[in-house]
Amino acid sequence: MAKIATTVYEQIRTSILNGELSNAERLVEEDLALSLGISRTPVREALRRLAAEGLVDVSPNRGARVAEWDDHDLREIFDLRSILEAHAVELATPIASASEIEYLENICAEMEALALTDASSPDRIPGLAEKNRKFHGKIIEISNSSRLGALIETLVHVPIVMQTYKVYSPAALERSLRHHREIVNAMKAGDEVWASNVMRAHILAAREEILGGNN
Amino acid sequence: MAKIATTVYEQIRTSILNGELSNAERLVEEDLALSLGISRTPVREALRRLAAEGLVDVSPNRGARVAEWDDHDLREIFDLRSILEAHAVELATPIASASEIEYLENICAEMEALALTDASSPDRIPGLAEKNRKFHGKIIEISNSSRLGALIETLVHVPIVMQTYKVYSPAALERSLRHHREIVNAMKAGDEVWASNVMRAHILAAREEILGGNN
DNA sequence: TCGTACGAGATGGTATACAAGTCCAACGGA
DNA sequence: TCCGTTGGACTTGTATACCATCTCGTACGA
Repeated sequence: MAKIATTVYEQIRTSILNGELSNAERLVEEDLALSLGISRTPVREALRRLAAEGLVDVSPNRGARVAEWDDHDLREIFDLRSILEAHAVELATPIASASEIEYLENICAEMEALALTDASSPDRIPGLAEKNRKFHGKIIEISNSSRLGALIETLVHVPIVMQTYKVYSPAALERSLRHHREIVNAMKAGDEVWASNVMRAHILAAREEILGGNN
Repeated sequence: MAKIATTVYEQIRTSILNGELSNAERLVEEDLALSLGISRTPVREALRRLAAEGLVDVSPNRGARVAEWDDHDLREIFDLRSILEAHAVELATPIASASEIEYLENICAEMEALALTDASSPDRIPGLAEKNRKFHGKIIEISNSSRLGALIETLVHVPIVMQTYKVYSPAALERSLRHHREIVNAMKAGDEVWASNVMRAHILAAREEILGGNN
């Protein structure tokens, strides 16, 4: 029922995001098509879409490779995310409903509970990452600006890749969870300036955590 | 030499931007291919690219149509542009070279000269629009953040369409040119806060001008 | 009048073929 | 030995043909 191109797109995308495809690995249309048992056409479409999102690089007549990112890229991305997500929460705050606030609070609670569990649990990090995505995604959804959502979407991909490698320090994790709580509190108070500034701090802190503070 | 798909992409894009394609007009792959004397393959690719940029809407099995925008869309777009371009000039200000500043000043002078010419001249409005694009583009270039440039790029398309219909009032035009001058002055002074706030005001003013101030 | 079935028109995908571009490696000359 | 050239393998970009499937309007039938 689903379009094959979309399925392929998602497959390749998660493969990249999971790190199953090594850095700068070539993505040959025919190979992919063969291994997926389909023709080149939908593969091409999927690759173009991924290229538009910046997950793969394509050069004319040379095909597609998994994109690479350096510290400068990451810095750019977190900078922009901090600005756009701060704007999102600024828009969201005055129009968030009580039930939406409650939803965010529930995520906070779940993340806090998960943070306390055994550090060696295999579900812990993915679970936290997933709930984190939900938290940020919900705020963007509340902001009710489809284009803002689309812009952030394109920026979020790359950091996800890193998330699988970098593990937050306990202190950073705690700070992150406190930020979430504070954001919700600010929204509850209807203070969009407060909310947006915490959000910006939240993401810039994450940037330094990921960049290792060494640049 | 150039890829046909790219050529087609640009053709359709400028057709949309020039308003040569009426609103919500259907874009049938085979018709386009036939009229351009090429096959469906590159047309498909071009349409997908345009869809990724938001210039056309595609729905599964129903094909592509020229995208439509309402006031809400425009409001969103100008909001985001005001934020992102303000950020761009904030980044650009501390690192702009003297020659880059001079380049911007030249554009200011050219626009001012052009604004004084006969209002009935056919080149006046397109000339101003073109130089305006150059001005904003140069600042983004100076900011040296490729992703920021890419994000703004995707937002700039739609307002261009409107530019061809809406004509600035003389007062608005004058304000716009003064803003440009003030932005350059702020950059020259190395004051990125000043610069970014003028930029934000500049774009929000344009928004109200285009939306007619009636919402 | 309402529902349904039908058919025209398009898209999504497959298969195949080929020109042109890229890359690499072997070859040959300085 | 080193470097430039050549040639071919490998891909991409495009064309073409074909068909299943989907959409949508319409005419038919209950």
